[in-house]
Amino acid sequence: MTRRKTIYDIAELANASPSAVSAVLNGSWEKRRISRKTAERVKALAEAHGYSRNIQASVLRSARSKIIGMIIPKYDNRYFGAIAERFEATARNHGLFPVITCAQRDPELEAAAARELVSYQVETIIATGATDPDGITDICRAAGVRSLNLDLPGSAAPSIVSDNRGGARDLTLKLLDACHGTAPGQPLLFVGGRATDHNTAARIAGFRDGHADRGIEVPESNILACGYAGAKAYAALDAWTGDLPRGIFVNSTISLEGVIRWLGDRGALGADRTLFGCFDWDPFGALIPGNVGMARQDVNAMMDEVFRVLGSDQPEEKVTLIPCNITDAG
Amino acid sequence: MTRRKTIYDIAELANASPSAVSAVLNGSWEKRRISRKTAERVKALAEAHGYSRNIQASVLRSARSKIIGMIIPKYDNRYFGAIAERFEATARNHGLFPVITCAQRDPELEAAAARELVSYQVETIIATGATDPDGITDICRAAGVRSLNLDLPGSAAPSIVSDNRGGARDLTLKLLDACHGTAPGQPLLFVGGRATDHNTAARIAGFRDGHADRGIEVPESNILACGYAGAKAYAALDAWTGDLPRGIFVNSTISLEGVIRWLGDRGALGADRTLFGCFDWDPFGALIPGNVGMARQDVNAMMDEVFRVLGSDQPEEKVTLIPCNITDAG
DNA sequence: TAGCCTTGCTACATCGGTTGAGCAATTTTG
DNA sequence: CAAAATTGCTCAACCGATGTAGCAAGGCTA
Repeated sequence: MTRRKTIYDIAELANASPSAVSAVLNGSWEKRRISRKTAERVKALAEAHGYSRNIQASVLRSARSKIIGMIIPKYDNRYFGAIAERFEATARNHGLFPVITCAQRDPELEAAAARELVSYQVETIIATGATDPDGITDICRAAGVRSLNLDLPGSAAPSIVSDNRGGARDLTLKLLDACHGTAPGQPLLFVGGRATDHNTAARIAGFRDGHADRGIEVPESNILACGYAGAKAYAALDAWTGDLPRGIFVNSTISLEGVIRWLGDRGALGADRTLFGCFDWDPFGALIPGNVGMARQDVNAMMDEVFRVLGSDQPEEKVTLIPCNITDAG
Repeated sequence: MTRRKTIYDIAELANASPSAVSAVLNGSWEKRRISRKTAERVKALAEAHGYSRNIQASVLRSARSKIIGMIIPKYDNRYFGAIAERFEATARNHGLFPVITCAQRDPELEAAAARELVSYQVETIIATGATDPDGITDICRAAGVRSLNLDLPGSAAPSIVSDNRGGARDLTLKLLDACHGTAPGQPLLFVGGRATDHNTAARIAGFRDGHADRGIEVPESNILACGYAGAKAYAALDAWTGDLPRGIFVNSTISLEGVIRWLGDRGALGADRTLFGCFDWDPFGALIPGNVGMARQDVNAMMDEVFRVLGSDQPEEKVTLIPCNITDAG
């Protein structure tokens, strides 16, 4: 294996100086008054010899890395998958190099990931669904790195978050209306999440809003904020002492797995049995009988907003809400 | 914003030389005979002043980047999500810095991604599900970067691939046995994928193997390799002129979406109607009525094998098959 | 024909760590 | 007690690209 070609190698081949080669290959040659003839010669040689710029060296010198990092909890659902994919594409469109790292919802891993990204000279970190967004912001601030929260808000950096409350209200209304024929005036069951989580709290508020809109009282016991895991949702439903409700509002796709399993085990799965809606979208979740609709977060709009805020000169540390789309069943 | 702290700053604070600081902070201080006392003093100061190593500088000098890149097609299903997540975790366990980039199944983007990773001085590239694995290998080879194919084999680098044929055979047998009661001796329908794709071809072979095991003839017309998209599967089933089969072997979760939709539209969804199995696992796909099982690719085993091959001295350019797990319904 | 401008380059310091060579002070050995 | 070995550091070159300062050659002006 021969050594990698550098600008010095190309300079020698082209009978030019390394500075000239550098200027040609980074596009600043016209500004630096290198003749078109020389530029063409250098480019051709670089191409022919498979030259590839050493970005580490370039970044070291120029102090502009153009690397943008994202910390994400998991890749195990469509929402985060879509965020990762859209983030990459949008970052590239902005001439940046995206690096995504997965922190498993663990605040220690989040901090470690942030520090690691800082070491790699990222210019910006997007903390997505972070357990401790302000901790990440602190690390960034100490290193002079911009930061921004996505999906879950923090208090120390601009935050871009779905309108969980509004989306939950819309989904609640849709579900209440679907249940109206068979169970008029009956409140829905809310399943999944932790009531102390920002997003769950907002969705519970929206859930209540929707019921209020229809003049339906929601007993506290109808809110089963039992955690996210499918097994926890299953257990919470098992422990539920009331009648099997006609409609269930599920707080996340991960909880939905447990809900479906539970309904299936009781033979209650089907459009004529228990209806459900779910916050977050999944293509198969949408196809399960009894599904009335899903609150699909608008990832494209969120990401556009992220880059709009990054482009603005002095972003405020405020929370921007992005409306959700309510999908139809099937 | 103050400038970032460097080893020179810490050296001044600690009354030591930059070399000593460097040695302390990169762990080579014992080898370089720096006293424990000095080491401790330097570490404390670095910690106190929020020092963070500039990896670009470090890599530039030492020529070992410890960066490992992965090119992946999409993040839109559980399989690739699991691969991304497991890859990150395993790479970190090996002391490497993982960078994943998504190439949208586009050979041009794949090549661009490979070149970009090379510029970032990656030491290795894992080409996952690549449209043109050998193209990526060529780019890597020219730059002295190791490469390895995952999920789809190439001819120029070691490849680690699921045992698609064996998994398809096992799933076929499971599905045939489940259908045996109501439709004995009847062949299944195969839906989705492109017959020219390596993995689809292997799965069709396994599909035929399973039928042969049970002594069932498979007419060519039962193989609907119509493309992956849900809509294509839907259209292919619409164009199917035979009787509605009792069992369908679906080639991927993306095709499954169309199959479920089609069955639903015909009221054929349910354990007493058309049964199906699917290559690739999805938690909701598994919960859809009529699901008999899924061929779940063993991502952990694949990733272990990837790093085992990377650890071995001279990996051969051969294909390693990793068995799949057949999951139960629900 | 001297003085100035423009063109088209090159020289060199620099970014922040890393590392081989080397040196002074102390300790051990013969 | 001198020579050798060990300890605990420092010096300086280097990795590859960048960009400021500057220089030689030629053209243009006064």
